[in-house]
Amino acid sequence: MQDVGKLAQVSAMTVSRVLKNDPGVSEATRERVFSAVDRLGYRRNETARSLRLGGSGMIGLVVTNLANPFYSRLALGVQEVATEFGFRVLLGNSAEQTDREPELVDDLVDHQVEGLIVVPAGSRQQHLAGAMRRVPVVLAARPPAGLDTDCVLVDDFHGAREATASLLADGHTRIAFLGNPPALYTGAERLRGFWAAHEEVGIEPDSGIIRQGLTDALTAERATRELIEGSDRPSALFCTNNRISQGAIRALYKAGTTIPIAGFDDFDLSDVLGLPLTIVSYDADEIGRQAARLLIGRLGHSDAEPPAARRITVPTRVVRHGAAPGADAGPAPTE
Amino acid sequence: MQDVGKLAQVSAMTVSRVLKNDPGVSEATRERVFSAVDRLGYRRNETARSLRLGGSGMIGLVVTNLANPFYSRLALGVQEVATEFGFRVLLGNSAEQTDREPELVDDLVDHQVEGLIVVPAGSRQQHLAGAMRRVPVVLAARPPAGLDTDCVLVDDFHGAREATASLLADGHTRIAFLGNPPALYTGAERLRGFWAAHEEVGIEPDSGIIRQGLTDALTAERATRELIEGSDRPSALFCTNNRISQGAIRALYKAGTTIPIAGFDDFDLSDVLGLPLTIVSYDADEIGRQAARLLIGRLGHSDAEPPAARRITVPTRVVRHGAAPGADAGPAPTE
DNA sequence: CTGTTAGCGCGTTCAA
DNA sequence: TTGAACGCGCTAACAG
Repeated sequence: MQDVGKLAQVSAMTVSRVLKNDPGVSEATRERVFSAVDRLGYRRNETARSLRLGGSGMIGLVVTNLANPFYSRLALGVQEVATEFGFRVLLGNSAEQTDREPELVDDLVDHQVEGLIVVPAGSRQQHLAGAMRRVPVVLAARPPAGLDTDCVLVDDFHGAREATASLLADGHTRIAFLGNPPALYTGAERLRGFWAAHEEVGIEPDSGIIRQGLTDALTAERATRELIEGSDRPSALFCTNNRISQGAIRALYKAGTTIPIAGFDDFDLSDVLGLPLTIVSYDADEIGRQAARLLIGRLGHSDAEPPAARRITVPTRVVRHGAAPGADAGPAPTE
Repeated sequence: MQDVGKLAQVSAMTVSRVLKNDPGVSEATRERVFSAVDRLGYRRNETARSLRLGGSGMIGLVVTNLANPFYSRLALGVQEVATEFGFRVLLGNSAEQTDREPELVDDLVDHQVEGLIVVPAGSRQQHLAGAMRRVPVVLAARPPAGLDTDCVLVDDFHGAREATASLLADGHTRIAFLGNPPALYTGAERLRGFWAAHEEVGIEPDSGIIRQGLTDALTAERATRELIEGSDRPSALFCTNNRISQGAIRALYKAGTTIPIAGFDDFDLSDVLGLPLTIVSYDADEIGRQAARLLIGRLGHSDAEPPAARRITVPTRVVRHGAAPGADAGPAPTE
């Protein structure tokens, strides 16, 4: 700024004013400054600026695995709203290592993000308490546990219940459950929905065909194979997330067999697999967008009356795909 | 830091030293400082720190669409290496709006990222020249056009050639080409590979079944439908990216027909579609990792001898999936 | 071993 | 309408 000022024959202060569109500058000097600015290719240092002004203009986003479409869509939604409000997104990926999340969070806060959106990896959230004393924190896809903060959730319970009910309505009475670890909120909620749907029709789920603790497509594939090779084979499957659905589909494919599947999370080409597939779909972008809005909404009222913790639930939608390719226009009957 | 110092009965300077692990501090004061630090919950301001030290510890990543797995895996790879070297990633998503890319780039640089990894959206790259005068820039998946800078490319040509050759070897002589706009590097290269494979077997591709300018799954689906409904229907398809492949697959599915497809980019469940599918696969994470390594490699030698622009090519691998489900254990032969 | 001075790049405040 | 002094939070360089 000194240099620009020298070239424009003014002080650095005046340069600052011009760049800030401060009204109190004569048109003449204003133009001299601008021409000096682009002759020198000068650009203001936003970091130094935010040191002075307070407010880095950045929000932090912490996810476990950007390779999972759920998280990348979430990131997209966050990014979208952040941009709209003039914020930038500093990205943290814990790469599935739960123990790295705390340092990631601290690191982002140390870099002066003004707020944080986190999808907590494990069930413990105590590491977020420290961050919350410094900046607002919004949880995505998991509710706060012992924390007083905003969150955006998927309607896990109802989605699972509706999809399960749909299988039950088709006459299935032996539906296997393939789920992620019950310590995770989504795992527990989706099992609860699965169970509730059964109760509503007066059926007790057979706990012998409930598998929890599946972590990826591979473990899901193995579990599925065991189930369908077993003596009392289930007549349908319920999967709690996209990776598990995919593992199950792969197992069935390799076994050269087909049974109806209901599963959480939509994925590409789910409609053209030619399988009897019931998908619990929801808008992952929207979770990110809502989380970003909640967060940015908190950034204004820093020390004023902090509104009570809010909770937004994003709805789910159940989509059924048939077993057979249709004719040229519209779905066709199966042979 | 003043406050911590006061509580520990030392100057701010000494606090700074302790936190930096400066050896010249007595054990006694060191402990006093530490205990003051955590009584106050003090955390160093990394932004102010980098203002003083130079080097923000951030690198910028600019992509067009985080919803595309290609970009999110790329981001994952960048993130991985960045973390390894102690950098954070500031994310820019241009949301398909080519004209927003320049401001995005400038904005990241203004926020003092130390370097930039960009997947240029359009064919013009002039907006990167300004950024390059301030920080190193590495291009991903597109070569520099009129710029002297590092890049990491996919082996588009050979991948396309090999996949096409594979179809030709199966006896196909009328292979349709479904491609993105030829102004994009990948589009042009992949067409070139497609063409080269034909020349090698002495066949001239029929330009009547070459469609370029497809931008998403929907346009690809339409183009495919026209082709298969036409009088001289192709006997196989070559698709230049995942969205186009998916559009083509959907068109075939809806038409209740099947012809072999070869396509760039792998996608989930490509192996269990039960279609004759030839996939040109490559490691998108690796592109991100290599780009990050190139970039970080440049960050040291700021004003020293800038090494000549490097170009890394990530190999492709052609995988064929059969048309039929296998038997229980292991893959089964296709008919 | 510890404290003081100065300044990273900018903007607020006050004076001219 | 413009400039000088001061400070945001931190640390290198130099005292002591």
